[in-house]
Amino acid sequence: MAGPFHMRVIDIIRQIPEGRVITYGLVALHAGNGRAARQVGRILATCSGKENLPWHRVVNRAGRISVPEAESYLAQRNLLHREGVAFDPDDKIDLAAHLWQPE
DNA sequence: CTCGTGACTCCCG
DNA sequence: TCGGGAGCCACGA
Repeated sequence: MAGPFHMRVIDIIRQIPEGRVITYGLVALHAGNGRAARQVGRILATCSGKENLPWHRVVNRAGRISVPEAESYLAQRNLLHREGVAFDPDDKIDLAAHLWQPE
């Protein structure tokens, strides 16, 4: 059910603190393959419901939500907003203020 | 083994 | 600032 990359991605996402976010590319980088950003999204698309994962704390490099499905998109924005993550008028997050990275 | 599939990024114009 | 095109690659079928 899960390769090593897959496990590390899950592991990293699980550590994202409340009110903070990380990008797909950085998750991929810390998981061992900086060029596998797309796979991170693909993994979440498959496993977001499981594991109690804070999947909503993962956004794209532009500081925007990448979820295609409208319902999930709004859910993600709500969850983040509830945690204190601010969105500008264009639904963009200030990464400089909220970005988190593993130690 | 090969192939299709992207919740991505980077690079240009 | 924005959109299209190309590169990338883990994973499942």
